[in-house]
Amino acid sequence: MARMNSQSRSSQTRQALLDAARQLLIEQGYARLAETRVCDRAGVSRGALRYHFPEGLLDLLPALLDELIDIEGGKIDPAGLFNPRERMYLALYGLAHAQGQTDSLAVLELWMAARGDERLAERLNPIMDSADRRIFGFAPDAPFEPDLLAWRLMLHGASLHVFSLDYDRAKLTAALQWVLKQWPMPESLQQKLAARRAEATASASSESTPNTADAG
Amino acid sequence: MARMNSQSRSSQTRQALLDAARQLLIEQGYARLAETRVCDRAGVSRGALRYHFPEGLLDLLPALLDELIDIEGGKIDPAGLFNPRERMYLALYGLAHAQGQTDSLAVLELWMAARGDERLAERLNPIMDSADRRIFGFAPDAPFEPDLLAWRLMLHGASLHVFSLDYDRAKLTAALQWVLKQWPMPESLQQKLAARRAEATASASSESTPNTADAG
DNA sequence: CATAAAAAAGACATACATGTATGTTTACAT
DNA sequence: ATGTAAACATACATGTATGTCTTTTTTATG
Repeated sequence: MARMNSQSRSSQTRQALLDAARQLLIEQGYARLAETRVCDRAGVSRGALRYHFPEGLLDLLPALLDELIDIEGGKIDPAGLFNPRERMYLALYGLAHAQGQTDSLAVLELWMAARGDERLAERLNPIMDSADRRIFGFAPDAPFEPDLLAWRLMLHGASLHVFSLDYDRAKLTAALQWVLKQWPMPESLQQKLAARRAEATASASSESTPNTADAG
Repeated sequence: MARMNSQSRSSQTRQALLDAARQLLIEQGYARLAETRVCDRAGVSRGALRYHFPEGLLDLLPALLDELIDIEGGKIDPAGLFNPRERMYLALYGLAHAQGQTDSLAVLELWMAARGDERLAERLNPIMDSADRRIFGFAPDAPFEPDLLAWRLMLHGASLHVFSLDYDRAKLTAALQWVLKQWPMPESLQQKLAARRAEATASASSESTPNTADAG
């Protein structure tokens, strides 16, 4: 391995461990997740894992969940421009058209793992609780709105379906487009996107546009 | 334990093992499912488990999945009166109003378990493949219909949500009612239910009506 | 009642994951 | 260059789950 200073090398192995855990969680599920396997995949020893995460998976998995939530939030609305209802629509639209939303399965695995392990639940649940706020921008005290929950259910069902035996990308897209047709885009989102489009055509060389800006 | 003939006693322990596995699967997840735990819960020895299921969980879990699918199908349409689209509606309606659809989580656990264990997958996947036909009456060669997949996604999402940290029965019902309002009941189902209601009032003491007959 | 088969229980070895301690290398300051 | 601490590797003991075999109990049959 190339020479490098201690800090970047350290954070690199830490990240390799997190990546390995994420991959294994998606490929094989929590039941087969073990420190030894994570280390093998990451190409480091258990000593390294225990150095970065003293209590093993009990320390690693919360860190992973935290990272996954950040990633999910960043995919939907990296610039933080949209409100929860708009983000819901964008997420479902993204699922219909973008490739591989595999990370959501890792989150599901962690959620199910927590049900069987109290100590793990103590550490994961607080992070889980923050997910809705961090991914969709829900305020903690926001009033309940049935349609938002319905969207969330559809989103979860669709995320799950990606891993089903009879998964067919085209069919999922068709089903989600049917849904999107039934449940029209929030008006506020139409306006925001129209404004962005106008802005984009005005200055044709805009630097950064959200990856979902072409929705609709 | 009371004296009884060999057959019923045997099938009783077998069933006790299946029940224990199902409970543990729902309560703690596949990761913590072990022969010893199943035996403890069932109140029998590992010898008994291995007598009924020679290869342990590898034999037990397919039998359990088979049972779960039968149960799910029986809940939705015990008499086999409805077509797939109608059953979808009834299932979602049932989820909105009935209590505890916990078995679907057990199926999910098995599905995720199969991803990490090839030998288990070999045995579970063929049964999984039969689920849509046995639960919803889908013909194997039925043409793809986007709205049916959409319903299925919603159903899965809602089933999953029952176990989320912030689960609130009233809120789920409200969300599903919003959905049902957006996606109206199939006409054929309206007619069938109207017919059954007329029949029921004609002979007030009808013996057996499907538990979903009051939908709508 | 005797006997055989079925049903259930128990015992032991093996494999694997984790907890934990200790050894080794690398980077950095002096 | 040399000591020091961070970063990483290795080794061993323990707990737990499984595979497999043997023994005991229960049930059925003559």
